[in-house]
Amino acid sequence: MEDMTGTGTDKRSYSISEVVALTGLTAHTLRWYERIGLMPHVDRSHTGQRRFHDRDLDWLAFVGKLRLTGMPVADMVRYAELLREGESTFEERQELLEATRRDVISRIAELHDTLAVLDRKIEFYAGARRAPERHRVR
Amino acid sequence: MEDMTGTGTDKRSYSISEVVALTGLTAHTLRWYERIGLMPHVDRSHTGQRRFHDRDLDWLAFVGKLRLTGMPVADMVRYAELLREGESTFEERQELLEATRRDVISRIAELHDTLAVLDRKIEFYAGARRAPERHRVR
DNA sequence: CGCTTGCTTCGAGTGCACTCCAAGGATCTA
DNA sequence: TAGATCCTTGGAGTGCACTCGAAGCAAGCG
Repeated sequence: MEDMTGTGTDKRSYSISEVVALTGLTAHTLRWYERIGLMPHVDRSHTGQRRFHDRDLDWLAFVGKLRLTGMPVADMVRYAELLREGESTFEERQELLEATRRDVISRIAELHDTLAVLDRKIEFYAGARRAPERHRVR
Repeated sequence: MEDMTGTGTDKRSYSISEVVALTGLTAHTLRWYERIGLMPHVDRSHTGQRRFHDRDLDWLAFVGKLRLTGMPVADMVRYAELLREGESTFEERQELLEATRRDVISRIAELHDTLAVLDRKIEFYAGARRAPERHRVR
């Protein structure tokens, strides 16, 4: 079932600059993510250089999604910690994801609301320009 | 010549503390909004105290919506400026709102995407806990 | 009358998420 | 082998949007 290892493109490893190219993040940000514990674990070469793998790219993609929801980095770090702690944290992880899910749903609702407001105003301007007489709006 | 596109509740004016209570913003923030030009105009009493009206509350509610979309304050200030400049800016205002509308729509799409990812992971955890055998995920 | 609220200026502090720098070391390329 | 390029670290700096504080005075209310 759900596994998300190897979706076709797998490569032994990626240097930090390759990951920069692939994700759009900066090398600084990638190192910072690791420093604050936002990366579950990053391999190193025998000379100490970071060797990212596909699972790291998957994780980074997931983090990118979470970032879009406005989730604070600290919460993502918490999730990464749970991951490092192993299977005993399945329940807590699931709860965290479900709470996030609820947040996302309410953000979507807020945005739909905003969209309605925007549409009303846009319609006002469109109308005012079709018939430039009296109008008042803010 | 009553202006106030009255939607029922109109009151002559509101003190800053009343607006604090009504909007949830702080007095500091309200004064700061005015200072940076984010309020189209705020009346003053003969003694110089701020007198907010319903149109100000409407504006503040609109700003609140825009804030939810992640629009930078500078852009909202721009819109407020256009408002102060009068009818000649109708076209530009409409464009600005339409650009914002497009942003909101793409943010909604991103969030739907994120929701799908979240749902897949939540389903994984639910499944893993129903049948606690092999599993692997990030 | 005295307390609360409000006004001003304006500068400093906060929290977040990066973003960049300096110093020095390793690796790749012609 | 030289030089360019990329890597490491810790720490400092940036930008945004507030958020607060202080000083000192005016106004409102009960």
